[in-house]
Amino acid sequence: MLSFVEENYLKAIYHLSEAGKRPVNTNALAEEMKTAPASVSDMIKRLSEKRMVDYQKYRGVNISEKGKIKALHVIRQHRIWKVFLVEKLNFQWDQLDEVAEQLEHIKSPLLFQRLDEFLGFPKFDPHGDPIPDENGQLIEKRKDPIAQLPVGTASIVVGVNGSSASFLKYLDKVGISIGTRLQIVDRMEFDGSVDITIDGKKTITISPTVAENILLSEA
Amino acid sequence: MLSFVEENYLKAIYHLSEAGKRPVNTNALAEEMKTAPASVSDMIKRLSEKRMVDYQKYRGVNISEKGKIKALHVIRQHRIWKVFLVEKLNFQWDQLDEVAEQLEHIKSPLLFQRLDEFLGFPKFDPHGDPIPDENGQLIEKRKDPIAQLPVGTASIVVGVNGSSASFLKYLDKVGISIGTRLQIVDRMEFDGSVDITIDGKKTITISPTVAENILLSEA
DNA sequence: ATTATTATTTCGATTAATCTAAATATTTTA
DNA sequence: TAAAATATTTAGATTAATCGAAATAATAAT
Repeated sequence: MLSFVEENYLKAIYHLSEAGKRPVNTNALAEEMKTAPASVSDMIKRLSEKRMVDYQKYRGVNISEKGKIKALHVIRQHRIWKVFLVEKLNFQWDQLDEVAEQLEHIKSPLLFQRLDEFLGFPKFDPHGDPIPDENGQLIEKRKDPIAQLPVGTASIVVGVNGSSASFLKYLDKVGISIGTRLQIVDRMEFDGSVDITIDGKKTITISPTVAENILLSEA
Repeated sequence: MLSFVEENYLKAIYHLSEAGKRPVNTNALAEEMKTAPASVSDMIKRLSEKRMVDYQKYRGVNISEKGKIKALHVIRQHRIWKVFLVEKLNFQWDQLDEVAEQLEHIKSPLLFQRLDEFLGFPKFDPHGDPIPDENGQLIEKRKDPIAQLPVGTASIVVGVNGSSASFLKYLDKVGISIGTRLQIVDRMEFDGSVDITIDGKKTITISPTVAENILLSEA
């Protein structure tokens, strides 16, 4: 059984290694964990003894298969709680992580099974990130431009194509950013302009070009 | 800020002292906490330095006002979670405590505010125990016999009058125990017999005597 | 290819929580 | 009330997690 702290290290290693693609170095991990490099060395040694990571002195650390499964477990629980906090308790985006980081470490398979069911087996969290299944399988987040989604779709902005300053400025002006919840309410046949409702509040019309460049997750 | 362990000690001291009425001795606390008496001595010293308890060597420990408020806070959170687990996630009675004992230590006033609201500001937990308010005020649980409650009442069994073996055997047979949820569906005028539904499943008729001796909480 | 810089690890200490065994205090009992 | 029994505390160790400072390895620069 891993401690809270060990679980947090694994999560950080998983993220910093981009799901295990590259080794993680001590200083980066120390910064992520807001701790001293000396502490990281100690902890890595411990995680290595538990076969959660592969480690060679001075060579950085790689997450093991076992460690990856554990990390994805914690990530699953983190994201399920986020769905709960937003959908049931009306939390704002910026209040989420502090609480979810505590809740993610609760040990009870039954709780997560039931919570998952209560929430209708969500596949994505409120930020559009995919929720790994019980076996640690991660469905890659599909990103679809608004232009290709049907009227009625309600989803989360997970990215944009391109990054011209003027486009980002426009998005900022109308109040769209990563994580914003949009609903597609209408599409004009003659030119492909789209009416969207932003965060359930105001409705605006966007041009076909804009609709091509805002990506929603299939939530 | 208190640690999980300190919070658990305070809760145990609160309970064993019957809400602060009598001092708690080291061995009792050690048994409750499933730990060695020596560990209890150490911890009490620490809690005493933090002014959470009043302590004189060999004289047992008394919870302080400050400690009582903290303990009631944890108890509040424990009971709110229990309501959630039963009402929203359909937990059974025996699965409750293990999970609630983890959840009760989450630090987030906002979470509990919202959760309380989400659950409709419950005043009692699924066992019929009262939920202290944010200030640690505890409404004493009122125990009313079925015979004195109106038809339509749905509540929790919190106790019984007397304890004759045959009565308890009868209760066991029909499936009633502390914590059972009952609904009063009808009352015969001519003799005061009562029809009750047990745990929302089966409906039985009980005699006026039985109705006089099963106590429900006013939930 | 040395030297300088940066990254990492080791060493020795600290704090919280725990334990066993030994010492000490309190209570009970004869 | 003195001895026996019980309860409690102290002393000394242990484990997890942490740190600063010193030592060592790896990398970059001249």
